[in-house]
Amino acid sequence: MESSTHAIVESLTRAIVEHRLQPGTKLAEQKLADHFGVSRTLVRQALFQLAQNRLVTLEPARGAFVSTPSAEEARQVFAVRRMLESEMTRAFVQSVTPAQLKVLRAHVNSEATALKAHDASGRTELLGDFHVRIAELMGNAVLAQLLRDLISRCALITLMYQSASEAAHSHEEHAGIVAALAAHDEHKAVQLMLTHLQNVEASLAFDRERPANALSMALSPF
Amino acid sequence: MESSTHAIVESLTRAIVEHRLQPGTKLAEQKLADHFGVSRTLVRQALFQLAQNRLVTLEPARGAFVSTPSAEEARQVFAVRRMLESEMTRAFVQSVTPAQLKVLRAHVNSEATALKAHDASGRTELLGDFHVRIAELMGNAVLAQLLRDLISRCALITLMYQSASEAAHSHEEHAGIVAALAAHDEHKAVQLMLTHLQNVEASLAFDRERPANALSMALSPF
DNA sequence: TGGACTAAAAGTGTATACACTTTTTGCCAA
DNA sequence: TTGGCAAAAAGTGTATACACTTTTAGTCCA
Repeated sequence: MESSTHAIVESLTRAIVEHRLQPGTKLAEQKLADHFGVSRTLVRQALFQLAQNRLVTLEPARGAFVSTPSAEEARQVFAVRRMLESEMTRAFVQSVTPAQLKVLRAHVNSEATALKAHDASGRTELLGDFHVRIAELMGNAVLAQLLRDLISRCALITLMYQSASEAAHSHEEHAGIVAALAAHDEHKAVQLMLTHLQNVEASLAFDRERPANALSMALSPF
Repeated sequence: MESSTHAIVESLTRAIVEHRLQPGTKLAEQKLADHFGVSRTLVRQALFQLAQNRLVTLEPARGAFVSTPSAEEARQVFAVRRMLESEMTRAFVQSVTPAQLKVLRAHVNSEATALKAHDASGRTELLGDFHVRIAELMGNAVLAQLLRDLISRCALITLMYQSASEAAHSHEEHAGIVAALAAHDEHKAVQLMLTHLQNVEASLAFDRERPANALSMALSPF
């Protein structure tokens, strides 16, 4: 499509995933239009697209709100990820090349850097990208896009409630998965991926409180 | 969202999946707007949504066209389906109840009816729905929606090139899967699901020619 | 005939207008 | 003070207007 809408989608996606916009926040069309310097038309397109990614929920005649996914939905998303990613790992370990391992090791290193820098939003994104990276390395764009959607979808849950120590834990598990892949140990790689996803899901705490945040404040750095 | 847009999406989806609108067909906004008796605004929303389902492709400043997915994309979609559905079957066989088996048997029966009636579009839809039905019975709405998208996405390929005899074959394989589920035979159920998906993929022929079709003709029964 | 240039037609992309719905505000009465 | 009603304000949903791009049609010239 045209780039204006896409830029708005990107900006809002980042703001939502990085929790500058809290779940439940009203996204008024005119305010967003003023902020981005465009008409409501483009904002509506962007909100419509975000609604299909489940990052935003549209309520008829009431407007758009940052989604507040339920614990049940999170459970379902993780169930799907376990199905998909265990088999993805199984297929990948059969065909993995040294060059691909190099890419993954580099990624895990950049995770470490973000962790050391206490860069919450960066680490959040990188930890999710690890899984997408594998799909990309398999040359399956459909799979990669699917994982991207699933991960950004549970980012509203996962990353909101994931502490720094839990993030470090995830990072170590990623390293372990890469090691098992390098050893071509199918069983171990699949098992580590499964327990990793279970750990991430188990570490979620759905009952925390979060302060509200003004719309212009949340978007202002962009 | 509001129902007008949804109705347009539904109508176009059916027309595309049932091949009343051939891949590559231009979907001019004003013509669609006239046909549905609405403004271009709603048509654009619908096309935008269809583009995210990959049923329609948007080319900047040139308009919307019915997608013509590549053989490579089909291969990737089927790879994802095999990953997802083998594990779905594995999980389902553990917990399947007599009531759920009854639902699946009823579904397989309705497939038989559609096959006997030589109802191409009906059988097409039912054969895809079998897989969605399992996801729904598992109580995982996320999984069900994902499968729905994947299946409607390869409908452009699968169903376009699937003959009546191949459809009958699929139907028999569905019956076999249900039997293995009823026997709680995990290995067999998973294996049958995998070979079923491989058979469907293998039966595709990507090199046939199709006649063009007028827009108003394709949509007129709606 | 055929190729290229040009003008008209058609079509898309974005902004704006307006009807209708929801939310807020203010006021009055209990 | 509080509850509720009414008017005003704000906001969404759809249609329309207009600028700009692509496509088409036509014309001229080789």
